[in-house]
Amino acid sequence: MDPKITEKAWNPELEAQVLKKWQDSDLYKFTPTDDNYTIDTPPPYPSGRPWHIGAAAHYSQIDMIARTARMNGKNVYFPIGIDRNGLPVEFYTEKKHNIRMRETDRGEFLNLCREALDDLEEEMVLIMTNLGLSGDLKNHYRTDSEEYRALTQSTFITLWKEGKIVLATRPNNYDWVSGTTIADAEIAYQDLQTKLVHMKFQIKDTDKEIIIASTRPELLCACRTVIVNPEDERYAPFVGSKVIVPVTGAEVEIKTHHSAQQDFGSGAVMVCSYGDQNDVALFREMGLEEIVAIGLDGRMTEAAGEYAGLKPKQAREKIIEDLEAKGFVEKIEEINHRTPISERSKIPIEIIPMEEYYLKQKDSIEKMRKLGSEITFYPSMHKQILMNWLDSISIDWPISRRRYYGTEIPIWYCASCNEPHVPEPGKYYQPWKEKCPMDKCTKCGNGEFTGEDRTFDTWMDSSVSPLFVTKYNKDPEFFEKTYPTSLRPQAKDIVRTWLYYTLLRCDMLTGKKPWTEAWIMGYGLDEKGMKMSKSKGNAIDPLPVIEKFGADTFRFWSASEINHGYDFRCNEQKIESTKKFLSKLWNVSRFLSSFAVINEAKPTTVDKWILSELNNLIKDCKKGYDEYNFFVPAIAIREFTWNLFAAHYIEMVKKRAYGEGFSDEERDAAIYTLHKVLSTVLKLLAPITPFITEHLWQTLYSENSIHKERQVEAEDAEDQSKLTEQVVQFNSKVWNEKKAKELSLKDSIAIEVPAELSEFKKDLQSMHNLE
RNA sequence: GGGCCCAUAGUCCAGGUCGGUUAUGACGUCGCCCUUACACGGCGAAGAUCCGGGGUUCAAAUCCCCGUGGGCCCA
Repeated sequence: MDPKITEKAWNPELEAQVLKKWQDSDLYKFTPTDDNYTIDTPPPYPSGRPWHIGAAAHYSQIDMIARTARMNGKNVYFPIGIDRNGLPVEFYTEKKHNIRMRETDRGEFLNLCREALDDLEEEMVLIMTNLGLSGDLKNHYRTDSEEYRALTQSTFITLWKEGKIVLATRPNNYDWVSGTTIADAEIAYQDLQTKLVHMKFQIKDTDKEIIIASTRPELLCACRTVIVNPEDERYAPFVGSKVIVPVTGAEVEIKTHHSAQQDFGSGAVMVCSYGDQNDVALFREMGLEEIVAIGLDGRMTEAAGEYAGLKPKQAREKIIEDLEAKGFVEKIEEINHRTPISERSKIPIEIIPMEEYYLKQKDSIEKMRKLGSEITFYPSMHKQILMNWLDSISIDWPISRRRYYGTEIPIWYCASCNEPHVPEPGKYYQPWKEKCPMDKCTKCGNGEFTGEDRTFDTWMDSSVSPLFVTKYNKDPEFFEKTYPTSLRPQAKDIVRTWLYYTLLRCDMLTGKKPWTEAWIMGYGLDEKGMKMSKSKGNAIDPLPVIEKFGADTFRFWSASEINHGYDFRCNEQKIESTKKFLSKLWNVSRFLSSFAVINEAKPTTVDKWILSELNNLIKDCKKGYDEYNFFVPAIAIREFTWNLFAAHYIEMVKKRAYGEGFSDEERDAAIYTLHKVLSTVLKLLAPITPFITEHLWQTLYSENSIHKERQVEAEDAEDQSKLTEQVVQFNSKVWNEKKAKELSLKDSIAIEVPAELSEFKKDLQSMHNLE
């Protein structure tokens, strides 16, 4: 029989044909039933080209989860969304058009952002399509759609009415470059070189001085107290005395506090509003009155006297000069200081008292801990990230942002008495340009309103993704069937943001946790193990890689190289070499395609041996698939297919399959076994490499899609793996001896088959042409 | 200062829970070989003081302790 497959190698161009077939047949259409498996897919953010290759790997693996679940008989709902709210697109647009957001008409600026997002989104959807994602790409949602933003706003209105939203003036992390408040979760730390200035503070009514070291001398004008450690004997006599602040001449009291470290600087610390988080805590604890030294423009305020109008860094330089000139400086050290910076704009943040909206979260921490403990994490070690975060939350969640491209906070203020009014939930509101839907102020009866012009933190949108995809407040029947969802897949760097905020918000709104499982993936690093980023220039564009080698190659690489939960390195050469395995699988299939499929036969001892190894493979794969760890099946399948099935079994039974020197019954047993093994391997591999397995399956075994098949189950068979080593060793011995004697592999040789392999003798003789 | 994770050939990775052969496999390198599926192949070779030190043990890559280096998080 002529082989059904003639091409000599797997050609990734075939993927396009397979893809078209899937699209035409609506293969992955979802209709909710009473038992569904819903994936709360992360909506990726199109922040600029290229899309991260690690992200492409991430989404490939999420697709493997969906396919694994389908083959386990689950009714899988795999929505796809694009996250489009937030700062990065604003920066991208400013740069692209060389404009400043605050100097551009708001409506016009939003349009430019939208256009940029459309372009970037298109490429992203193309990549996801070409990767073979089996999600609902045709109906992908956008977090900046009216529908989505209306949901975010309505959930806000609900929480507002329940009193969970508070307006408060609090010291806030402020990023003056972006002009916005940022949450603790958006702060990064960087070691920056800075001057530690040791200043002399005179103790009032004495000629004694105490030395205070600070990296922020420009905040002297906001100094309210000086603290020393209560156990620090050096300062014990001075506690309660007043000191005179250099330059300003203000008098402040020396107090004790345990947070003063005796071995840092001189052991005495000045407390100013606000140098760092500890200052914030001390002002609150000691009930000190704050002095606002830095304004929203990132410059020193009037309180700074002659330094007003300068940026903190300039003011620092100037005040150091003045301090030196007046003899207040004892010494200056250059130190590396761990500085809090804005994750987005990379500049040091300032802590400034501002009026912002907060979502109360501190009361919910215990509940979150409980819900967190009920969720199964894959891998389990990453649950710790959530728990650590819960331990360190110290303030409520600031949710208002002074930006443009985000969901508007739906509030109008009475123009007369300033009373805030929220509209009825259900619609999308833009208070900065729309008339207030209320006629009169509920408090004073006035009819004029001013719209709120701030937007939400983008996590306010992202944190309701499980509600959006399950049609919360929109289709009660659908919601009932699909919420809570089954699994949240995501990267480990946003556990404390996306995962935590989703848990918090969904519990507040529905009283149920949004999912029962969380699957956490590591970061994609470059070849040297550095985090990839556009600014470092080490980012790899996934699109050309996928075009060149094919999606299955990329997917198999991602499965076989990434041990689940750990960071992984991306190396194009490794991706390329992965393709060889697919060619191996292709050629095994090509060989088998010249034999008609036989559904029943009586396997020989040799056949039973490989079938028992196949059974072990099924068990190993199941272990990996059960934990959504594709590294395990990928490695096991490659090892089995290449180094056992192809290298030993196929070689052993080749003559038998051709019927040369064997009975028809023996021949049929070989052909039956060959097809049994290959068809099983294809199914085991289908979630990882959906294209090649589909093509081979349909060419060899069925008109139907392999992706409609159920995954194979292990049988209760005798384990014969102890024979494996002997087979491998014997074959190796023969090959070596032929080589040593400079014989061709076809030539005959006299080697005794060991007694343990007596039942393999006939196949081994025909394989090696043994005398 | 605290927490989590990691360290095995030029590179990536397995083994580690349960200590016991010659430490797994892949990529790359080198040599030989066209063999009725595959040269995108086959066979073979070289390449590892399993980060360092100490301990437990008849026996440690594996368990324990102390370091060192890296990544991430928090204060």
